[in-house]
Amino acid sequence: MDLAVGNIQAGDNAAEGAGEKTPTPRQQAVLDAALGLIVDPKAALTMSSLARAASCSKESLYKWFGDRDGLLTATVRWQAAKVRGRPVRRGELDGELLKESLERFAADWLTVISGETSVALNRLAIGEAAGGGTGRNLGRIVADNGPLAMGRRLTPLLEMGREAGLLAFDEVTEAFRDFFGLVVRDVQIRLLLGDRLDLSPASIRADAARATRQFMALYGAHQGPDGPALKMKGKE
Amino acid sequence: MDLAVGNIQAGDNAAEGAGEKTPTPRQQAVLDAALGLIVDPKAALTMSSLARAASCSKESLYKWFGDRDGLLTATVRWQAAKVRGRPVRRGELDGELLKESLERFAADWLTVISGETSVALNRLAIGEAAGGGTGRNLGRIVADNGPLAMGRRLTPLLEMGREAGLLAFDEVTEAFRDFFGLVVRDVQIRLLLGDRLDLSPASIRADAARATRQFMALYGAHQGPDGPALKMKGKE
DNA sequence: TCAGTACCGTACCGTACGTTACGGCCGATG
DNA sequence: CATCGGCCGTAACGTACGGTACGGTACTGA
Repeated sequence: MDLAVGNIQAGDNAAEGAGEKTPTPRQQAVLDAALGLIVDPKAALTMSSLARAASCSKESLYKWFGDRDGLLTATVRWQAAKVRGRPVRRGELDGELLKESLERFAADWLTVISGETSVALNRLAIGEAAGGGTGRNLGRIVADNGPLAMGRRLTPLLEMGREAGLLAFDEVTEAFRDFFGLVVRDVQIRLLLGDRLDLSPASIRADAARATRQFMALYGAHQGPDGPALKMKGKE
Repeated sequence: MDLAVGNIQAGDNAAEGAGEKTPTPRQQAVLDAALGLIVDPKAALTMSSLARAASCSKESLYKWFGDRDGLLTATVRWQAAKVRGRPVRRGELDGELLKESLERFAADWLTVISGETSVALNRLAIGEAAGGGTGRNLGRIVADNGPLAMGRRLTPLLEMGREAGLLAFDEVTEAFRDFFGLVVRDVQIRLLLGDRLDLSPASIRADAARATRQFMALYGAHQGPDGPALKMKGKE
């Protein structure tokens, strides 16, 4: 949450597909109040409770966001806009920098998914994905800003590592998904199911280092006399 | 779903902590109808809809299950009782059998979590875990029959592998969690978020083989002249 | 035959919530 | 100063749902 907070304020954001306008400051305050209600375990996000919490009228909520689904969509988008990370700078890439970058990715990701905001938002999107016919954009938006966003951010680094002869893989997508699994393991599903799981900064650092070490053991291009530890080509 | 269906019918099940009686056949039919409603994307599980679908009265639902939460709990328990797997038989364990057992575990698990029943039930439990004060047993029950059950089933096999000198690890829990991550990766969270993801039997088999191969590369006790590929002790 | 039991079908109640409508306040604009 | 648009606060409406009550039916056992 507190990592790489980069609010898009100047200019219009050309990204994000269909033209979605950035909310006004007043609307941003409302969306922050909505996030607070979503996160609070003993509070439910209803249009009335949000109007009360944000000191605005329900009429304004409907005018600004259309309906409840539009409000949820805008809230998810607003939160997603807050946690965007910076891309890796191209250029010199040696083994040490690659390892540090991977560890940083892993630690950042564990920090994000263990945050109460991320847990609450994923729960909301998953609950929304249960109903088939309703506005199921939520699940896609969260997925886009969840695992898929991590993939988009990590893929260039992995390919740079391959170009530099530090990594060996055929499909960058598969390499990323393995890294994802080594980092997340059962943490996210257990958090979503309500399991108490203390993710202290120290344990996050240790987990990030472990995942990176394992990933390098699987995909590192060892320059030693023996080849890579794991051959990816050929089936069986 | 269709793997290792072992209905507990004879005698009372001494397991499962607080004494929970096995439902009568009529109640089992009702619980199956509840599962059908939970799975159906365009149907919601309400007491009325379940009474209609199961051709029973709401009064009977409340008499049998107490309240809505009891019904959900019983439904989750009922489904969990259906997918229990068999333990691995002790005795001779060589490298080939270990590999086959791991692959079987991985394939079984991918089959379970990609089943629509598992997805729907996990969604339900996650949605229920959002409200803090309500009967949050659901999340714990699903977790107990989800990752934790897989851990309980897999741990003995891993320790047998270590005793046989085939695996090398310090903490069996950590080894299991790594295996879990290699198997599940981002599949479960994407399925929960509504992502379409074709898990054909062929791809499941391939994924199970890949995860097992990677796990053995990380944790296998190589009998070659060089030591294990990954030292687990010592930090940094 | 008659009481008892278990169950179905349905009507009903209270509440929560999404959504709409209305009255009042305030700053801007002419 | 008058008017207008944006917004707040609140009341009101319709619906959905959890939970309860009641009448009707089939079966059992004395």
